[in-house]
Amino acid sequence: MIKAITGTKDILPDQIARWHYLEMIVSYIMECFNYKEIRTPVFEETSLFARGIGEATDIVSKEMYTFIDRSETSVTLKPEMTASVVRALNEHSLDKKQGLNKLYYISPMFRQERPQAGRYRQFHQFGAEAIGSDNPALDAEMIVIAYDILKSLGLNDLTVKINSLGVPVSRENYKNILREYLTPHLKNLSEDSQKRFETNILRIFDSKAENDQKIMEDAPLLIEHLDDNSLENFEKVKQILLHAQIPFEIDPKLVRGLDYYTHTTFEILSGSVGSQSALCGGGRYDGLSEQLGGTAIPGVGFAAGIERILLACENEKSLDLPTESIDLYLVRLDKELQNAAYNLSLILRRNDLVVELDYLQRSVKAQMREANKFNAKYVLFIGGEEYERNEVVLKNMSDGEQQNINLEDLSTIISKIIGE
RNA sequence: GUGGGCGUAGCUCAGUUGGUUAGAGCGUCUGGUUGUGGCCCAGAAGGCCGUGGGUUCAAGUCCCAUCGCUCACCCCA
Repeated sequence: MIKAITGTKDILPDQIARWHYLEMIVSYIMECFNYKEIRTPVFEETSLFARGIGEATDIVSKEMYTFIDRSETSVTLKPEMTASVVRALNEHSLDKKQGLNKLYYISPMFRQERPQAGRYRQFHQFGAEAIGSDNPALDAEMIVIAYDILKSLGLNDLTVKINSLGVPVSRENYKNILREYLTPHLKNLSEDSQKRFETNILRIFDSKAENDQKIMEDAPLLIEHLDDNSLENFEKVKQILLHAQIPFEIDPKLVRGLDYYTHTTFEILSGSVGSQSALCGGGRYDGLSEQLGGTAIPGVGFAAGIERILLACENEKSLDLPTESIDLYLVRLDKELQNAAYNLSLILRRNDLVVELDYLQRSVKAQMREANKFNAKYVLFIGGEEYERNEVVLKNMSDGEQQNINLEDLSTIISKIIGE
């Protein structure tokens, strides 16, 4: 038997209500902030991600789903959304049509990593991008939106961490300072961090090795080497968050992995999902559009992992979804009435009732058991002497009361049930 | 790419120091008088014990390999 590819998951019917609910909350809150949905293809030319995310990052070097198609073009299943959105914006000159584009998305993403709790090869993210302004109010808005969505899903064990990466020049200067500090400690660092010293020195702050952490305690911090403008922006972001009553921590060691981030970066962590605790992350990416060969447009955005969020909801038992039910189950008393029963169900269904009936020619008892299993509000019996009199029997399943109804009056039961 | 844990019914799991026809709960199906659910009761179906090899008189149980799942590392949402 063929099974789903490693790291992919079927979302079965008993889970789908949770997904619908989350998607509903996301669109609702996004649209309150006047973000418009954008959908982009699941795959793009490989170079889009290679240039956008950064050639040296692990995502590009070993974690992308990349294929050569029949026209010898290298294509890649999108590992994240920002590069695609910026591409679409430039391609359709959305920035010429209005100064600021506020966009959101809910979409599958793909990364060829080893799966673990809250990490899959096909996973789903929602997120937002505000492109066309360097106003720090938008940096803060990203955090507000993300936080409000998570709160609306009933999550409580949340930590918001923010930091500023400043502008590329000051970051490069700072990297040199950090390099100077670390050089004498180099041989005491873990093997992984020695590699990071070459590839992505900032990430040594994230090292889980105890000794590395000790060394990094006294390391100079990026936030101490920001230019005045960056500090001022960061200050504004903090003020808005305070005003929005969003609890946050400044984490000078928070360094996002992707190359394109500038100024504000943030993460929202959950204490209830295991090792992969970041539910969402984002930040400002003022240089990205230009880096992709488009016009220079500042932007800010975030992305949130849906599987992780639903895992957190499950562990915190925070989603209180109503139990599902159907309006009416149509019970056939006589086997000969299959067609009549089906025709009747059709009328009811076309009048917006959620109706089920037996397709397996089962006994009345079995049909009733099924009606109960589906949580039917009403059962409609068709057959017997009532049917000969052109009547059907309607039973209220909560109090057991029954009444005969003439088929001519079917519209009254319909309105009665819908009217509840 | 690296390391740990685990693979027995649809699901969650028992299965003694290797020893007859592999079990339970839940779920499914059927019935418990003519045409009525939940609760209860009775019965039934459903297992190459992940796969392949080995040790043994004898393997679900021990050994090896392999595949899969899972958690963690790297990296990252």
